[in-house]
Amino acid sequence: MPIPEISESEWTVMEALWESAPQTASELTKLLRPKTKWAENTVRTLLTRLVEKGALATAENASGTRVFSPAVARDACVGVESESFMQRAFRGASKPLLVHFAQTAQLSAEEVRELKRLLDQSLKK
Amino acid sequence: MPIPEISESEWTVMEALWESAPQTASELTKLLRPKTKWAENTVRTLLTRLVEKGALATAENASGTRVFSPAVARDACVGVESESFMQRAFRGASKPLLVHFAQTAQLSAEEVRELKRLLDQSLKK
DNA sequence: ATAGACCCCCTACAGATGTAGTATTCGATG
DNA sequence: CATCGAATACTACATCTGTAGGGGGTCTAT
Repeated sequence: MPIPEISESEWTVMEALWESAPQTASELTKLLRPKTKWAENTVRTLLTRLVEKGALATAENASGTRVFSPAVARDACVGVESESFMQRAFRGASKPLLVHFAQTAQLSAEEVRELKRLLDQSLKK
Repeated sequence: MPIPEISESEWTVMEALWESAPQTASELTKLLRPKTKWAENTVRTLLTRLVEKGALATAENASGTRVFSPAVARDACVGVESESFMQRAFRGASKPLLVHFAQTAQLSAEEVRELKRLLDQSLKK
């Protein structure tokens, strides 16, 4: 039930599955090959760990091969990561975090307008 | 020269030293005790690792005891963490990240004003 | 000098992570 | 049937992290 912690390499695999699921281990390996150069067994190990963590679910496709799909939403994982990151680097305070990224980001006028609108909305609630 | 990666527990130690430096190992242990309950040797191990990583510098105080001080600025470490976090959770895109935190944060009217001002400034550059 | 208090160095050890290799099984093929 | 290739499972191993323990110096007050 709790959203699991997902490591760097595991994120790479999850991203691929959030993009498109279900997929088999070898499909994934091929898909990730350009980015990662991982051996198929590496991908399989990551998949196994992710299943153990409850981040992925498995099933069988028509040909009896195991396929993997996300068992947790990307948003939920992002939420967990964000929380822990904010704790770590900004002592849990969202304002300094926003200040940091607001200053670092290269935003277009359009994006700035949108963000300002969001900020206003966040107040009304 | 490159800013090192700093783990969770190590951050705790760094925070204490960014707050106030230099400090000896036992001073730090006492200071962190309420938060962490770590044994002094635990703190020492973390200190040693941080020195190896180049995150801390050492010197001796008047009584010949080793003291530790940050060798890297907090801002720089925050920058590194932020970058890697943004990669991971937001595929490197700062706008979605800002959207996420703008929506999640509980901000006061005051803070919203300030952020909006910062956003405007970020444009001018 | 002896017992405490500190300080420092080295060692330990389990769990997580990154990255595979090996062995086995099962169905398709010659 | 013997084999080859795909899929699966089990094992490996170095590094990093979290969290110490042990043992040996040094200074200091009995």
